[in-house]
Amino acid sequence: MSQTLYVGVYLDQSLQKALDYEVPVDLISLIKVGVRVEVPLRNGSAKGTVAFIKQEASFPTIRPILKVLSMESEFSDKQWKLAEWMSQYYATSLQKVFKCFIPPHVRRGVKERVRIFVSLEKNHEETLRFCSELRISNPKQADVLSFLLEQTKGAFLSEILEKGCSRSSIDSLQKKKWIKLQSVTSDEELILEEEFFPVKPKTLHEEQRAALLKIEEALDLGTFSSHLIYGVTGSGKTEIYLRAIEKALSLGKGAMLLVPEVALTSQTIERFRSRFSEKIAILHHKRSLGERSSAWEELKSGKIQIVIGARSAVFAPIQNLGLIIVDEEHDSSYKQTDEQPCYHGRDVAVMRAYIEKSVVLLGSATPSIESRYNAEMGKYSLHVLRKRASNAKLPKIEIIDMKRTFEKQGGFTHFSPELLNAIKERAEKGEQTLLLLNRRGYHRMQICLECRTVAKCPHCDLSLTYHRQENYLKCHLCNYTRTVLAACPECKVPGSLEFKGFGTEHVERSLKAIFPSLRTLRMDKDTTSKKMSHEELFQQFRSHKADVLIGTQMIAKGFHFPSVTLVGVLNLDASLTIPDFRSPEQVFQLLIQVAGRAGRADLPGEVFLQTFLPDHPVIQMAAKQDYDPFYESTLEERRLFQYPPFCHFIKCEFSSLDPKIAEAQATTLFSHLCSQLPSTIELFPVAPSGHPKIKDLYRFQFLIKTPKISLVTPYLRVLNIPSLKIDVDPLSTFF
DNA sequence: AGCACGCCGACT
DNA sequence: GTCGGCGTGCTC
Repeated sequence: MSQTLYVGVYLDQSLQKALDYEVPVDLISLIKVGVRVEVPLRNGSAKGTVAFIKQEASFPTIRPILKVLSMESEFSDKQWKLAEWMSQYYATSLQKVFKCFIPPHVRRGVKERVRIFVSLEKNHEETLRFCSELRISNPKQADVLSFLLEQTKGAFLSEILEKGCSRSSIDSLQKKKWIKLQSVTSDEELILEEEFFPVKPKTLHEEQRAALLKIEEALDLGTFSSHLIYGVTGSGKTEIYLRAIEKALSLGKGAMLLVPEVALTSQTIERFRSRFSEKIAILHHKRSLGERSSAWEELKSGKIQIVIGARSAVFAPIQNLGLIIVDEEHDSSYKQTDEQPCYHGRDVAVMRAYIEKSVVLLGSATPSIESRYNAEMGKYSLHVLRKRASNAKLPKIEIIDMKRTFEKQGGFTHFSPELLNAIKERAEKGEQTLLLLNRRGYHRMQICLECRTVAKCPHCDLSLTYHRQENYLKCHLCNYTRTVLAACPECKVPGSLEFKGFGTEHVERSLKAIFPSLRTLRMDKDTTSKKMSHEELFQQFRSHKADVLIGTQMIAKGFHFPSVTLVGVLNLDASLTIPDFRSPEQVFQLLIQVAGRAGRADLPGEVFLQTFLPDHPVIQMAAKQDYDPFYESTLEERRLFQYPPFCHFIKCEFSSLDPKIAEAQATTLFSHLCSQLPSTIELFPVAPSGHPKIKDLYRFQFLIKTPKISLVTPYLRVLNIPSLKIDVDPLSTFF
């Protein structure tokens, strides 16, 4: 006697609740938790994932499942446990958490590895004409067209995306019928597309050997253990990762390497690929759905045992997972901030390792305060690498007091005489320089000197940045652009307008004015999304096509430049004044990271740290490049104020087109929680977010401070408010 | 998320 | 009297 079975299904569309369906008798054998199904919904159908199997339905009118779409479950029991943990911890419905585990190619049912071929729809001449029209109105689409015009037949989608073009501009060109996309199935091996030269393991120094030994022992045990490797730049953390992966593979286990988004370059990938004869799955958003699908399938079947990817790769269906490595564990790109679940890839990695009984390895030259504290509390084993592998010395960091430079020069200048001399010297010697400035564009704002009116974005609460090359004002939050103001719109006094504040574009121009023969490259969001990709820019600089690379913080991550011997930090003072308990930590990490780019093996490096706050403790400690005192003092401060890691923050952010609604909604939840939550939990009052308005949405937020996340999340998880974003352990309590 | 339903203003 | 705007609420 078989009883009727029912299933709870999470639909792909944004429906927070699971809907119940009946399982027809002939489909019973196919039904498992995690299986993909097609179900009736109103007068149509929808796709979803089975989350529960039950004997009874909790709804009066039940309809049957239409189809079972996958033979196998999309996730293991262990992944299901991880999903449940995420749902609890990040106060997010399981439906939204499922989105992480069921990636787009699975939801859309992309099976084969198809490459998409893009070609022009209309003739060359006509397209060329249209392209020059587009150049002004839609420069990104024009980029796509000019790239295609250079090709004889067309190009693969992945090639165009690698040129730094976005998928959306390609989509709109297709809609306007200027280009066509065709799916091409190919048997070409994509995962191992290039020849590789196996590289022999390097010999380990004492500290590396000690750390590796402990990690290998842990892998042998086959139980959960967590390790933090604190190793100064160039101390050979990567070699330990490689050895640990080798060890995991030799035990027949899979290994996962997570890296920050910007570090996912061919240089990183090659380094790993060249060491292993095994196939490696590489997961990131620039690969096509088909490419990701085949990597995903091969991981599921156990054919591929190694995966490298950014944040979302932590959900990869790797079999018999033995090792998870989180490189640069302090990196902010591990935190999802734009949509719920606002998870931290590193924390999910640790929880996944715990559930899967595997070893997790966190590595950093500047561990996050949380991780370092966890090590101190014995939660993670700590391995310290203080020596640089090749015996290279750490670069010398010199603080330059810009107040004095200001007095001497009788005004503002980007470059202190010391830095200018050093740049010139390096260029003459054929060595290279990095210049860091955390602001892109030419001028930060256009302001009226009469009435102090600032040119602002009509959609965001932010001043518009002047970009000289394009000669327009641009909003750095929503990319709105407009022409430069001719007269003040308020007081209309003629000639009252002036530009203030400087960005990377201005620095590049000034430097060229001083040294006309100096070759410069600029790297920021503007240059990487337009002319070249990250990688191309990096490669150009590496192959010595320029003497100086000027950029925002993205120049500090991901790449090694053998002939960089000088780093100039132009001005990071503004970052220190952000009213957030984490800003000293972030500035310290960035300074150490960028300093680490200077000098390798045989060439000693030098860093000039220009600042108007030469006595600021963060600047002082960064200059000494000593992590331990920084950690000790920061931890003390956090203890004093009872900030993380001594508590957890949860940020509740409301957004609405109407500021009154956003504020009212925030206040309503705030007072509701005030009356409900136990008194050990502190609530910070409702206030506008650090960016009070973005893309016409007004944002209000409040913070919850709690000793334990689980004390609060039960109250938050039951809420279903579309305008509310809950960010557990937010990286910024201000923005 | 979609999609239907419904309530209100503009126009044939 | 009808068309269409989008605010609200439901989908097993």
